[in-house]
Amino acid sequence: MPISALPGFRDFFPEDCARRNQIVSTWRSVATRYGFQEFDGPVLESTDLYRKKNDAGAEILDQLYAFADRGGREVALRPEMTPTLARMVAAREKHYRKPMKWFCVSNFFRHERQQKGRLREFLQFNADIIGESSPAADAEILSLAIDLLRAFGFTAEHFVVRLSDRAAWMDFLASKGCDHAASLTALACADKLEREHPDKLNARLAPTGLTVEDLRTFIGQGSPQAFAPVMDALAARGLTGFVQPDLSIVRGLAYYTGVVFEVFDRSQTLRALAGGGRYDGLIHGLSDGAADLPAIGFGMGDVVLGHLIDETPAAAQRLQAALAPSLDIFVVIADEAHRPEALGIVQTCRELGLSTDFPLKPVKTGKQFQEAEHLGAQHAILVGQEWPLVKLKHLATRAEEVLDRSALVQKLKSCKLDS
RNA sequence: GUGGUCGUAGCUCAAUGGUAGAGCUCCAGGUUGUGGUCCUGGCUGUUGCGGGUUCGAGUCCCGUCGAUCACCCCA
Repeated sequence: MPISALPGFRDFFPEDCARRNQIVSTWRSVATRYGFQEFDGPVLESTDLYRKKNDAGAEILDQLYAFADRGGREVALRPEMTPTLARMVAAREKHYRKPMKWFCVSNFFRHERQQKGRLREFLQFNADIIGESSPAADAEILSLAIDLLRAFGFTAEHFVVRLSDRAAWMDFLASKGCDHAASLTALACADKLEREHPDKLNARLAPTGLTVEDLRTFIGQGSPQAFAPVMDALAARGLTGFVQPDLSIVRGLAYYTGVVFEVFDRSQTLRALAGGGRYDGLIHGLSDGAADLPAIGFGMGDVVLGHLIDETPAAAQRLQAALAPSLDIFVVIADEAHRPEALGIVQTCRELGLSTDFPLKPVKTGKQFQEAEHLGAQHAILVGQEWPLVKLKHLATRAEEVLDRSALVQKLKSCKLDS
């Protein structure tokens, strides 16, 4: 039996790699446009880094690729970026002016049963603003998430940001007399309102003194006062149409302290495209108090995004256009006697920064032109018996001109061949 | 971890329990130094793997591995 890739892990053949690179470069260019700086950390971390964060909920540890290395050290493949980010920030935050706007594009690993939109190894874009607690930072993060998706060709018809606020929830729950533990239980139930039977949820809610009806009433009030500053900032950017206040979003994690949000496709057929929120106490907790900075961030994975691109013609076409094969020059060797000179031309083209290809073995001229077409070449340079003259042909118009070597080089240099 | 569905050529898929096929891709040709189309020819299968029923299994049964969808969960 031949060995194939492990379940949930992917091979990236050239066409897959091109697609992935295009997604990554779109992420990078938008984040850079927003003034974010890229960082990265190690793929392998001490297992303790994840234990520390999750003393409350231990399921995460079950999904860790964790093992002992050769020295007996407990290590794990990173399942997310936030602990690494917190570690790095705590180690050197005094070096950086605030707010720190950092992003990364990294691969992550989770040992889960794979299904649509969820693999065991995936790529995720993460962006965080550290050291700024104002709603302006919340709006900046939300805008980035929106513009990231717009850069792929999506519009308000295709996706929506559902915006909620943990602080509003905690205030509400406190007003109902819930202590911290009861609040977490209530939030967990709120997260499942759409999926589980009310009876079952009411049973879970019993210790909190609340009912499903109480939660629904709170959610039903719509947009609380707390959203106003963020919504105003989004309105000033013209992005209101992408955001919908929705208190039913609570997110599973315990550490969120303020704004939380998830991005969904409008047709609601996929799982969340992106999600995140404010976590003002996490860096303090993870660093044992070495640093204490407010932060807000989110992640966007490549898997669900890829599904939505495939299902959205406008985005699929845009991606496809970016992936069309392209080559500046194909050097046609019409006379094998001049192969050495042709190689010289190839080298010159490449040194000028032009993507250039040529046949590695003798091939009939017709086949060479066919090959040039398949490779998406813009121009062909034909080297043959008339050497030292060569022909430069623009393949789209079939226009040819005869040039000597210096005229050719001049032409390649000056106009970059944009005929 | 639980349940449903599905595994046939590199890819997409056919084949009533009775001799395993097509399209695409790929490769080679279509006489002189010029094109995506077109024409001709060619390669590829222990039908995921292992058992069983049967005169005979791609087809039916069991197991196993994998894929997929849902549940669980989603940092």
